[in-house]
Amino acid sequence: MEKGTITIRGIFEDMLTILNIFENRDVLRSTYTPDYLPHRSDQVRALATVLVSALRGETPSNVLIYGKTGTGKTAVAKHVGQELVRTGELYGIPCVVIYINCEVVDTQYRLLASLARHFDREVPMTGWPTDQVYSEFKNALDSDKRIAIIMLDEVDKLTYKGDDVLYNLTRINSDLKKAKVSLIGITNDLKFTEFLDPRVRSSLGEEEIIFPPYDANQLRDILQERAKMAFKEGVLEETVIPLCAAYAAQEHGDARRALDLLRVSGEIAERAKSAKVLEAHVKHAQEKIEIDRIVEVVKTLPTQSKLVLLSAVLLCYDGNITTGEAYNIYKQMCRIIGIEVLTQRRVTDLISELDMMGILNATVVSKGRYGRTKEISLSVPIDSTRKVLFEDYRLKPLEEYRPPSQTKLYA
DNA sequence: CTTCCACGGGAACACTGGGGTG
DNA sequence: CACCCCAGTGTTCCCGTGGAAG
Repeated sequence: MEKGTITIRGIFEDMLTILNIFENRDVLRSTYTPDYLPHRSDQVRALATVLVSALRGETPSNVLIYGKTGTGKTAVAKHVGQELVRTGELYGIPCVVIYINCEVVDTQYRLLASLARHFDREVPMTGWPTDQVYSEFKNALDSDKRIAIIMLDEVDKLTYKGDDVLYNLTRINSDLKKAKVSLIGITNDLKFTEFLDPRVRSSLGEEEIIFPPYDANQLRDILQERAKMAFKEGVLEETVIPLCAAYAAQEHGDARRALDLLRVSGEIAERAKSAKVLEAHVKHAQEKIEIDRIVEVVKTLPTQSKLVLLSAVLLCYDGNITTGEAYNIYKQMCRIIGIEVLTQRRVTDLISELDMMGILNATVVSKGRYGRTKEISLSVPIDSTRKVLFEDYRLKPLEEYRPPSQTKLYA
């Protein structure tokens, strides 16, 4: 098509005739839970072995599940949970499985509130004292004889501020007359227990199940399995799946990543009106996913963090950045656009947060006589980051701003 | 050995959005 | 209605500390 000209007539027909290479793309999304989990039978069996005591009327041990992201922890836990409830109904043994993602429900109050709500108790979003919510939940739970399995996904997100809830939950059984509770903690932080109250640690970790990362071959099996459902017959070039598997295996064997990669590759192929998904599309997809991730993260940053990041971006042209320099630039920019200036203490925290998100790298170095500082370097493409930052209307006025050129102390 | 700068832990505070009670 | 209580979040304030250049 000629540049700049577009025929409106027939545009939809044109689009509809694009070869649809997907059969059902939803099976490649992370929200989809498959019925069959390849290479996880050991973990399924281990978990089932612990939980089976529920069906014998005993309280199962608490379980702690470890494994990096995308190793199937959540899928296995949910599956075994469903199966337990189903079998329980069959035998007339009431089992309840409550799944809670602690990344969303990340405070004591909210956790207890959602537990209570699970038993149809009305608990306001905020306002009550925590122990009131606790007893509300306890009473609701104890109103019948049953075994409740509470699955706490990403428990590590919960614990960094007060593990009181965990402590209370591990001891709740002594307060209960009819019901019994057992906990399943799921975490991708292998060092998670180190920060835990020792009493909680021993109780929560009665049983431990480890999910090792998938290797490239296993990822290939998983992809093959899903690709059968997701794509039309024969639209994948043979090397596509092995390539996706290989890329994802590099990223600590993340199956979610592998599936995303395959899906995006397909979407790119589709848009390119290709009849087949080719190797080149996968490479394309790999880049796109990374860029999208960064853009998304940067875009949703709070203004203050954006400003801190911007000062790093502006400074990074001349090599190493120290906190002091960055903070000066940051201060000036705050004044220009008229927003409140935060203290340096706070800004170092923001920098650490950015570091944790993988947007920049900050390492503490001691410069001897010249004190101690954090050396910052960007770990994302500079120009695209800049562009994304300036999309924020509050930062717009700074587009023309140039930091005063630093006269180098060391020349 | 001193000296320097910022790191980073912890307490304290302000503020928000909600509750219950008189 | 006014008033005080509560959890949660973001921030400031205070301060002890690391560690190599000088």
